[in-house]
Amino acid sequence: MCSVTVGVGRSSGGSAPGRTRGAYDGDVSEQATGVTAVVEPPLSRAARKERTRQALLDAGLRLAADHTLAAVSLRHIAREVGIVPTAFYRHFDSVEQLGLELVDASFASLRAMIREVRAGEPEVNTIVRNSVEVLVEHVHAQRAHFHFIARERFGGVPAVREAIGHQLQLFERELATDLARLPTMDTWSSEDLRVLANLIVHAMVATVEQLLAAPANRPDLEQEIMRTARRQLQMIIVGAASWGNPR
Amino acid sequence: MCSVTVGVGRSSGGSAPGRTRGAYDGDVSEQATGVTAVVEPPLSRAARKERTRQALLDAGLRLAADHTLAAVSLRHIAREVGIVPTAFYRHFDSVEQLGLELVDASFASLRAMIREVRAGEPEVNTIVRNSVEVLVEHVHAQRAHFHFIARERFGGVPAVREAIGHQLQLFERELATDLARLPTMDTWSSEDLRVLANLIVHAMVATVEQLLAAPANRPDLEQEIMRTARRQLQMIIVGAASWGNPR
DNA sequence: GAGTTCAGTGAACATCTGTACACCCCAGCG
DNA sequence: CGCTGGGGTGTACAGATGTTCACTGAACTC
Repeated sequence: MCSVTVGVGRSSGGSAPGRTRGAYDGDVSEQATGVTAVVEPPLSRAARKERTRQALLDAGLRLAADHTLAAVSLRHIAREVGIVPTAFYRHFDSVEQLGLELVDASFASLRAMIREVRAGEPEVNTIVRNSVEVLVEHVHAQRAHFHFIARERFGGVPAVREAIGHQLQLFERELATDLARLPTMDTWSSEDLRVLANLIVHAMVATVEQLLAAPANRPDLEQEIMRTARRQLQMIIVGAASWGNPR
Repeated sequence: MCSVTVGVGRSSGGSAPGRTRGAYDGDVSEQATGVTAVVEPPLSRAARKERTRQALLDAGLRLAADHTLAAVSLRHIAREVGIVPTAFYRHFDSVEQLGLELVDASFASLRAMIREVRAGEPEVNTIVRNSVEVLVEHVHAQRAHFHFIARERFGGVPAVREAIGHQLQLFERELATDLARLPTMDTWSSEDLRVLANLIVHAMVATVEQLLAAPANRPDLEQEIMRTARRQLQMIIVGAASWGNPR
């Protein structure tokens, strides 16, 4: 009987929590098969806990991509990470709570994105070009996060749904104040700014959803989606400008 | 032991399949409690089958509203309808197949809607006003269907997801040919028409989603959403027109 | 170096799931 | 009239699920 075995995460994160006894493979206990011991750097207890916690979040994100969070079981996540189901409770009260944390993480990467756009020069055509480019770039880099938000936005877990809705609303408001700073719109009513921001946000959401739906091995499709998104933004902005401010 | 008992659907549809023996209440068999026999009109076998089938579809739609279709079990649906789980297979191979049928049903009501809009006169302001009004009206009348589409559009059942995506694409194409018939757009390239139709469809989808998210007892919120939707449509159309046709 | 903390284990539970199987009984057919 | 097709029933099973409980042993604290 080996004394130290190391659970290995199924994929990407590769983060495996420290294991001390046997391997867990379902309720039926089995002897741990002989496992090549991997030497790990001695980590502090807190660090190891954080590592497992992250592994759980990663696993949740990965599994939610396949089945919807509502259909992902606590046991499934635990199995994926390589810990016993009951150990899950050391980190989260429920899958739902884990989901809420995923919402936060996902929107954090989104905020990073908007900051990047905001940093550019305030010329309309550049903004359009930049925005779409940055968006696509971030969808690539944070595909899982965007995917999670898109799916759970109307998914089966009410608390998660509401959290996402709230974040999107914040987003919309921020965009509205950004728009107010543009030269052509400084005289607009806040109402009109809100309406415009709402339209833009939803057009971008739709673009993200189309990007996510496009198979990864079709760069032509992606180019097409980008072109469409640019034109739509142009239509919206040009329209808003020439329509002026009728109230 | 009573000879004829009648299962009663839990809610709306009220459609109950004919029952001949005992009541089913889980795997543990129980004697059917004395039930007041409800006199039913003698239906043909085919009619009774259709009735049960409809009851299953209704139950599926209702349950999917609470939990996402992927999280709804065959047993749950059967229980809701008042039949034994195994009887489900007499009507559908799986919950997924039932879901695909729900997609068809939902889009049928959507098509009815678009037909109504198309019937109106082709004047821009009237179109905008009409479209939004008809949309809201139909969301009220077919709330469950719209809800189903919104949720399952990115839900956990791949086949259902794809079916919905396909239907939306058809929609977009139809809208594009409609737009081509408008006086201001008869010279547009089909590419631009497609882009514009895409934008409009997604704006409307977003509107529906906002309507569905709004609590039913807040008519003021609904009015606000309608106003926003109208303005957005105006912005889009005005923008498209004044932007002209740069390619 | 002794004592405490706590992330992880493993067994047990009640309950739920999809599906196979044999049966039953009535409408609808000849 | 009797036969039969098929919507319905019950039973059964193997597997999955959330949660409880008592436990262990290495990392921390003093």
